[in-house]
Amino acid sequence: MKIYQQHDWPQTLEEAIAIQEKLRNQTITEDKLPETIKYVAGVDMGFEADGTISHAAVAVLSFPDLQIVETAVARRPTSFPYIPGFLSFREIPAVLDALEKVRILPDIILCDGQGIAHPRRLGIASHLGLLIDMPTIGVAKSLLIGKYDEVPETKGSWQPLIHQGEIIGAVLRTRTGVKPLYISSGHRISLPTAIDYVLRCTTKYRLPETTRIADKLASSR
DNA sequence: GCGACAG
DNA sequence: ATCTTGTCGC
Repeated sequence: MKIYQQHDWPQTLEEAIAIQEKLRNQTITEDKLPETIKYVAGVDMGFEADGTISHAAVAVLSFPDLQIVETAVARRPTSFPYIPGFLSFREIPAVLDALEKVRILPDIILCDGQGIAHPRRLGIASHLGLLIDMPTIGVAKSLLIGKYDEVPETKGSWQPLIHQGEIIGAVLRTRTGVKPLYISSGHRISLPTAIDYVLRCTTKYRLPETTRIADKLASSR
């Protein structure tokens, strides 16, 4: 997979903020996807040795039948600490390593974490999407920023996620009676379309199959 | 200044 | 993220 943009990885928070501020206006939150979606991918991370070693895993599934067609993993020293709001600097380097190994190019990538539902509108899904110029969706298991009204218990219902008067994402119930997920546009996809694909990638569990499979790959060494 | 805080 | 078994509830 080709990397369209690359920048130096920051050593300080000030540098990281500068990168986020520079990229925040480049994300596209409109649908700019292939005509037909044939493959979807999930990306997830795992760590070992006190977090000093990062594992990134990519699972490419056929769509809409969700069968595994390719997987890839990468392992490298962790080079940035976990700081809320700066997750991408910690995780993207290993993710790019794993993506470089993939031969079957997915049409959409579902990322673990936020897309534009971020203080500077550049969560990991948006940041990754920009670097590789591919459609990405942010699928987070917990809230980073924003407020929302209670979401009905049934699968498929959702409420807008609001921050500073803007709709930055959706709080989506992917399974009846289970905690919702926080969905946002990453890059080259609209919120309604993102919600649609997350639901179409979800079968009987809370998490989409893409991230469930990438999750297993990343945590099993 | 006081909390909140993706993985 | 990760350390970790059984247990409560539909």
